[in-house]
Parts: sequence; C-alpha cells; structure tokens
Amino acid sequence: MAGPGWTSWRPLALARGLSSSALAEQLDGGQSFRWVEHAPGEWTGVFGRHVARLRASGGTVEWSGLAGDVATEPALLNYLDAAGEQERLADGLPWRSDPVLRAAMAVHPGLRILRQDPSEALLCFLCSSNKRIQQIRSMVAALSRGFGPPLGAGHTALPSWADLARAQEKELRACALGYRAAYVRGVALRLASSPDWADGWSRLETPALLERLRSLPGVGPKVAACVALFGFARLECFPVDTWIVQALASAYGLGGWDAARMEMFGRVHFGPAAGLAQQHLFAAARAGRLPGLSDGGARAPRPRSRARRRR
DNA sequence: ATGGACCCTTGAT
DNA sequence: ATCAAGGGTCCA
Repeated sequence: MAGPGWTSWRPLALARGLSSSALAEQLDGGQSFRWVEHAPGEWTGVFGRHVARLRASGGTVEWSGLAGDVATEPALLNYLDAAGEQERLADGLPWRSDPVLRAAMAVHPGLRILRQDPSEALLCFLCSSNKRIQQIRSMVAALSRGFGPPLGAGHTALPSWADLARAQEKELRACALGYRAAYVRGVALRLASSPDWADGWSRLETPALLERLRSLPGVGPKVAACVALFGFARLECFPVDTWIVQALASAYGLGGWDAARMEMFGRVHFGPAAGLAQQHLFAAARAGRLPGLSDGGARAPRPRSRARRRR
C-alpha cells in the first residue's frame, strides 16, 4: 500500500528557540535511539505510536507527520517540552558559579531532556549496556521491525512487552542483542501482563521508582537512572556512564571516585535538574569540549578503588 | 564489596 | 587477524 504520505512542513510552537545542533543532540545524543538523519539537518523518527520528521532553522523547529495521524503534533509538543517546563530548571542550575557547567551548556544552548514513553526508554536502555549509540539504534530498529506494529510509511513502533514476551530468546538474539536478549525477555515476562505498569510506577517517589526499576533484570543503577530521567521525566536523576565518569574525573577533579559516589555528587551539586546538567556534560564531553578531555584521547584513568563510601 | 564474564560489533593496530 | 572497548549488569 502506498501509505498516507507526509504532511507539509509546519512550524512547531516551542516556547524556546532550538538550534539545529541542539535539535540533533536531543534526537541523536544518547537520549533516544529512534531518530535517523535522512537528509542533512532533517530527522525522521518514531516516538510512541507516532512518526515524524523534524528540522530546525533560524531557531524554529519545523515538523511533518503522517497524513492520517492528527495526534502527532500534540505528541510532539509534549515530547519536546514545548511548554518550556525545563526552562526554569535550566536557569536554576549552578552555571553562574560553575564554569565547567557553563562551558558545557554553551555547547548546545537550549538542549533539553526528551519526554519519552516509559516503555520506550526502558527497552532502549536495556539494550544500551556496553554498546555505542549507533549499535543501540540498530538493535531497537531490528526489534521494531521484527516484533513491533507497523505505523505506515515503512515505520514500525517499538514492540510492546506482550509482543516481546511471545518472542524466544533466540529470536531476540537474532536482533544482535547478545546477552541483553535475556534482559529483554525477562522484563517482557514481568511486564507483559500489566500493560499499564508505568501509570502506577509514575506515582512513586523517585527513590522508590528507581528501586522498582532496579528490580527488573538487566536494570542496574545507570539504566534505572536513564529510564527515570528520560521515561518518567525525573529531572533530578543523574545517570553516571563512562563519559560522565571521565568528565567528572577530569573537569571536576573526581578521579578515583566510583560511580555511586559520582551520582551522589551530581545530585547534590547540580540539584533538581541534575539530569539536565548531566546531558549537557555528556554532550560536551562527547564533543571534546570539556576542560581536561580534549588533551588527547578519551581514556579514563584507571579508577582506584581506595575511595570509601560514607553515609 | 571488588573482579570478571558476559554477546556482539566496530575501529584501531 | 587480533585487540580493545563500547551511555553496564550480574554473580562469585
């Protein structure tokens, strides 16, 4: 079937300007793994049950969607935080007193946290361990093609947990998931019978939510923080990955700290929008634009394990 | 509480 | 061809 085709490009009513580079960083900077740059500066992606195209020019974001889906625009507005709920949080970050953060935020001004579907964040970050962004994107694309419902124009939504529970681990491994196949299947078996799992979990306080997430197979502290941040809009969460470890070690003098201590540092130092600070630091570090990271190779010093936890 | 193994892909020697 | 490492987690 020919499919409904794309609507014409129209401006999206964002409360803030967004540069092309900040848009690219939001869509392809490790928050979501569902967007592809189909032409220079133009992105095609699937979020929830919607397909959209996005581009930015002169600070304005324009969008196009599948012609039968009138819900795409409101979904996009939510996804991109059009109302600007993160503006006040961003301004409240300690950039005035923290030159490292200030420099990081200057790399992609306007960069914000996407408001993703909880299941989408959970599935994608289950796949993320020991993988690069490009590889994660191909894994979730394979899962969608293999097990997800078609949306039109050749795109498919991510499979539901019930969809995934019907798949054998062998079939999941065929999507290049490796040992993550057992994680995905394990979570699918746990959640398949409660399609509205996220509604209940979203009412939990963040510490309880993190604990609940970590009870799922394959979800440790880092993935739990990512799911809470990107899937449940818990902006205070501070995922600590290898990039953040390096950034905090080199730019904040925290060499030798373990991830748990760094997470504590991040939440205390950056406050209620620590996750937003994390995303700026992550992006700046990957761009080689953090002090101490540009001087030859992104290689972390061997973590020393002398640092003791205290409480 | 620290050390490895884990599946698989990619990029660097 | 081999090696190392990748937005970690699990189990000794």
